[in-house]
Amino acid sequence: MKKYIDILKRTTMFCGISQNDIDAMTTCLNTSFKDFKKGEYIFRQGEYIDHFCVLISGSVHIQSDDYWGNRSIISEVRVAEMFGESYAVSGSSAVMIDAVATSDSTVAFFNVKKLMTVCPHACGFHNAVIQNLLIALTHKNQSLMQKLTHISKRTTREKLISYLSNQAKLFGSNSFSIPFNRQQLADFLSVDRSAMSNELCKMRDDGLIIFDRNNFTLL
Amino acid sequence: MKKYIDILKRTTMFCGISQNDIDAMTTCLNTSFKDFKKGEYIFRQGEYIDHFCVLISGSVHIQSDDYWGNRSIISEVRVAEMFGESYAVSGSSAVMIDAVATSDSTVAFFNVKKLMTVCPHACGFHNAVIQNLLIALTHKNQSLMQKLTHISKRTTREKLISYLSNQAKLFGSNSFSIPFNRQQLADFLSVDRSAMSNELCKMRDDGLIIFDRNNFTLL
DNA sequence: ATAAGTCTGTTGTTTTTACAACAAAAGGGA
DNA sequence: TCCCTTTTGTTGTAAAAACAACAGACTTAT
Repeated sequence: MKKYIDILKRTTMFCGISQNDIDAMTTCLNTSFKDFKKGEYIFRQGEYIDHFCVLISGSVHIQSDDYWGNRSIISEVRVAEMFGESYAVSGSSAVMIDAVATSDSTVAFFNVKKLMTVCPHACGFHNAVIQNLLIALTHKNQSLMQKLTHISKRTTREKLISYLSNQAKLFGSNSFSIPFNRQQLADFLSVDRSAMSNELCKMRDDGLIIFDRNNFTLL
Repeated sequence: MKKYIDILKRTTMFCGISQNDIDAMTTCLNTSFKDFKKGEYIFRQGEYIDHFCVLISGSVHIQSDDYWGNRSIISEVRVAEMFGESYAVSGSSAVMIDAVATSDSTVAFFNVKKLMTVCPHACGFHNAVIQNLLIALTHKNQSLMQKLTHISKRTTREKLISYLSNQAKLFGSNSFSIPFNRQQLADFLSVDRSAMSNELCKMRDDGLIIFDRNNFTLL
């Protein structure tokens, strides 16, 4: 538990909460920690969950495979970020996406009902955490909308420009690395990998970008 | 004010709040109401807002026009639904979408700072509303993800099937009407209108659906 | 070090979409 | 009612993407 505190302190949901209160919270919310090997699922489409998750280490993809096996990567979860909360809070609806570890990972699980109901120990920080959760959710909403603006673009080149320039902005530099390989980037932008690879090279030939593996520079 | 109470009672954010408390809330949160003509903007990309909005009557589209004038309709707001809250809560970031009235509408504005800070009158319902807001946001998140699954589909036909079958599910019947005309549906699904219109007719010829204007039936 | 597996780039073909232009149908005032 | 505007359907062409197949580079494990 102790070794996870440093990560939890960095999360939006525990922003402004003292280390002691975070400690109290983890017992109050029945917090558990679990390790996942690369490729293992944290939860799957169709399941019902009543805990929300925070990524302690590793990396996780939120994705969805359709009937024909086409994969769509909805978002990439980074360390200290939360996931699964939408389904945990409204616990009555089945999860419609998969959460899969893309590298060996550790995940913290928090009981959302215990958070939302009045604490018998009258923990004063419940409300603070709920407010933080609210803020975290608005950020999530914004990044979902951001993603929508990327894949709403009509051509692969426009999608790439939209995504890459957004990454540059987030990274604060025109040189940055992305958390996807080519197949994953294609699944994220909802395009064909080889066509996208082809388009990336054309953009390089046109003098728009340079890249090497996951490292990109916008020119 | 009185005439709006019936709508406010139906919103997720005031779910379980008594009418008297809603009354108190509207004064406590500096609530204002404003009318918009069809085509008028409630807010625009680039603005900063510190109030979140609830649609009292009419209809509103959340949309984004890019540099080249391509319109993307992100979502359709219905009466009693909330919008703009993501930007109001994290008030420091500029709005990156437009909210436009698609018919004559009335909108309620709530001051989000007053909601989030401790009320000098110690309104007991602040926390209840914040919890409701949390739930509303998770629903919103889910519908954004739902929309992502639609437009992640590769072909226009798949996008239409994904959207229409979801509408049928929401409506609880294989006959339903949609809140978009053809151009709006195309902007929502990020495809070309004429190509989509063409595909709809092919689907009808293939015996998948029948339709008349906005009324659809899945076969 | 080597072999097996993965990732990336490349090419040609087929399918699909975007675009443009127009006709028909529906709706809204004067 | 008639005219004007908006909406929807239709068609042909050009552009783009999906798909399939493969070669070379890079990783990883033994």
